[in-house]
Amino acid sequence: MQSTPKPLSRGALAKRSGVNAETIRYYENMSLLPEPDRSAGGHRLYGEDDVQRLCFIRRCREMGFSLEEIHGLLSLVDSQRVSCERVKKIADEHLLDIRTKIADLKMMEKTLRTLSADCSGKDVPECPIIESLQTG
Amino acid sequence: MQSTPKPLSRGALAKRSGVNAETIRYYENMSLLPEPDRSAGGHRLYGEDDVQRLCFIRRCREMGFSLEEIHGLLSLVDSQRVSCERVKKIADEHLLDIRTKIADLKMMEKTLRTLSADCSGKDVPECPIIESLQTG
DNA sequence: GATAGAACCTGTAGCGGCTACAGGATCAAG
DNA sequence: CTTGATCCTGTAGCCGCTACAGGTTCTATC
Repeated sequence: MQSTPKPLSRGALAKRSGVNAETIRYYENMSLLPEPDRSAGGHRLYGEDDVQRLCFIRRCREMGFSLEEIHGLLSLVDSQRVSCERVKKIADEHLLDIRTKIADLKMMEKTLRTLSADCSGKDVPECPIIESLQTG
Repeated sequence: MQSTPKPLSRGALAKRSGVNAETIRYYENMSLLPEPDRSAGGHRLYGEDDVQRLCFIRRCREMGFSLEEIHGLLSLVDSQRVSCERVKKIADEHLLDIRTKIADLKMMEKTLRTLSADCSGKDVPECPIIESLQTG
């Protein structure tokens, strides 16, 4: 019961999934995508399941998951043993990462905002931003 | 009127500035640091001004400035024409970058938090996180 | 002054996550 | 059948380091 409606080229898959065509090849090398069938001339032929898989990857990337984390998630999916437990673990660890990054950036923002507020922005040779960064 | 108190080795400069010794060499290649004097045997010899410069770079990095941005700031410092105007411009542009990144991360955080809340985390084969990422 | 071992020297390769090129083959439309 | 778009492969580049190899120099101890 193979579903072979009309195979997609790499470019077509790129459009359907919203993932750059070069990136698709890269993901294949990184073992995130299975090796696809090929045409007689060697061109890659994809199906609907590839569209879904790439969309999954893209959305994970949009959430900031690393390729390694995505690899872990896909392994669970592929194994047919998707356990909420493990998925939630990966997701929650990543959530902590994100929150740490937000906290770091907020620190930077605050420091820089303060520095910038002290700076007149006029064409004068004494700049409190530079001085503050040089001292201490 | 050269000030030559006691030159620092690269390792000593690393400790003083809080910048990794290999990174110091890298910064030199990237033209953020001037080429230092050398000992008879070819070892780099640094002074106090190098400590200050490296601390400046480190603090800029801690604020998330790119090496290119730091290059721009250092050029202003080196030119003896530190204009508040230009410094503030670089700083404020970077501030916008940071705020954009924070906004992006907050979006991710919210989405992932919602997903994770929907997930029981139990050892069951149906996971709303996976399903949500696969659909749409 | 000899010697050990730490620190240094150079150039280069690797990380992640792509992106872009060169130089060629194949495909789809007209 | 021809054109030109797309595809193929492998490789190099981006950023900001970090780490290694294989060698030299410095410094501390005896």
